[in-house]
Amino acid sequence: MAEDAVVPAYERVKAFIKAQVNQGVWRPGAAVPSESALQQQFGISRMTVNRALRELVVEGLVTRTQGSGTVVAQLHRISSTLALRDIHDEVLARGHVHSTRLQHLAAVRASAALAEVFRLRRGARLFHSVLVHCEDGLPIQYEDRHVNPAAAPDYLGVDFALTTPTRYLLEHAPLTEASYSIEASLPSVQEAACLAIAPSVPCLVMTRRTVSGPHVASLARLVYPGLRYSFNGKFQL
Amino acid sequence: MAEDAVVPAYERVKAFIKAQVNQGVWRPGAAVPSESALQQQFGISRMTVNRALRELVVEGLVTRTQGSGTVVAQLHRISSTLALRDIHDEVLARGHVHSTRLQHLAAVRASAALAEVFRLRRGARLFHSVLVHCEDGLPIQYEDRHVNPAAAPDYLGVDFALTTPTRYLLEHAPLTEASYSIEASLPSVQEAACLAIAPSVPCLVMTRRTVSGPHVASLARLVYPGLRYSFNGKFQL
DNA sequence: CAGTGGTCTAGACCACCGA
DNA sequence: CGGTGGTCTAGACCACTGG
Repeated sequence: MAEDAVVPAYERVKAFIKAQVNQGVWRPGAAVPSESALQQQFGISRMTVNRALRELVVEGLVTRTQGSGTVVAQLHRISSTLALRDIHDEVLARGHVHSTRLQHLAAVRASAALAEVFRLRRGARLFHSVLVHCEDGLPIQYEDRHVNPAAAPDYLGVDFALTTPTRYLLEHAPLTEASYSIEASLPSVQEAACLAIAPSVPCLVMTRRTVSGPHVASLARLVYPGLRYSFNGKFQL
Repeated sequence: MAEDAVVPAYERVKAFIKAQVNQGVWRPGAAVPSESALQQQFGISRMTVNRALRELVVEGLVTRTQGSGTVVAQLHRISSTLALRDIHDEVLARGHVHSTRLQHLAAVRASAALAEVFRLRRGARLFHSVLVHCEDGLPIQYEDRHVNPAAAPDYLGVDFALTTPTRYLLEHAPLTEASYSIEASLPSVQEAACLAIAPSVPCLVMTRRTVSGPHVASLARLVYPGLRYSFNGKFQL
């Protein structure tokens, strides 16, 4: 099982520590040997040990305190990353074909609610797009999006047969912050029609707000038919 | 040559690169200066530059290819962590009162489907619990859970007025891996009744499988009324 | 081939912690 | 005080990429 020859030294140190923790030899709160101890044990330099331990901190396996030492972390903090991903890439990654139907694309005036989200005045100019994304021809996402012209002035001229709003915005309005909310709800009549589902079919609705530099760049309402789509993730040590 | 120790050199390099990206000077796909270039620019050693760039890879801001170079990452830059969190803590964190109703707690025999999930034989002994979690008296989660006796042999004796299954398992079966799936669907008749909602109300359903060491520890089906609960998150650089 | 990142060393000085 | 981690250096050899 050991191809040690090609495994970097810092990986060997990490593997050793992970094994002790996973096998319960070192329990949460237990002290991990000091850098100098590991340095001697493995016969490598301290910098290499240091790198291994720093990476384990990032992975959440240990915590370190200057002057005190390294201890095994309380393992209650398993988490997974939910990436902001372009649905085009997502569908391709599953080996399927992605296609888009553009339903609507125009400039609009901001309602009071939209103005507040975008931190603009009521009646300010916004772009509005509505698309339906299909995977192998089957609708999987209804995308209703408002865009701040200050972040993407040429949005109305984009050919959404060639790119997606998500991709275009990622490329033209460098993302600095985003927040989302995922709920379950019933689709509107129009959403149901576009997704080719009955209005009684529950849907996942993600509302996502993105910020680019000084501007609130975009507010999107993404509706997924509950039976055709799910968010999946994995946590791992 | 010791620097002004206030800000470590590698942090200065990271801040510089982040600034270029955030201000749009370097667009996604653009090349980042090589390690030796940055080494000269900052007057520091290559190892220090290397550390800065490696940390930026972990943060998802850049990607590196040996022999080719470092480029600003395309899309995956922003991601958020979806933590595996105890609902008791979650409700308390919102400043509300958490309470639990135990509906069912017993040993059962594994069906074929359950046996496969737990990597056990059909008919193997499992524990089964059903609880309803309330926030300020209002049901917000229906928790239907199967537990592997090998991971938590005393599960049937736990007083779920004092702790939650999630917390008990985190404390007694150190987590090594977990995977989840979030879908939208309608509740079963029993779930709707326990949650005090109509069977036509869409719900978020999270299915979560946890692994502890050699055992699949638990499989949980968590049903949230769509109108009373949402998953929220934030991405930030 | 020249340039890039991937890894590693054997030192060093410092700030911090606990006894 | 001695031991710990936090940081940094000035080299080094290697594997890989691209032209």
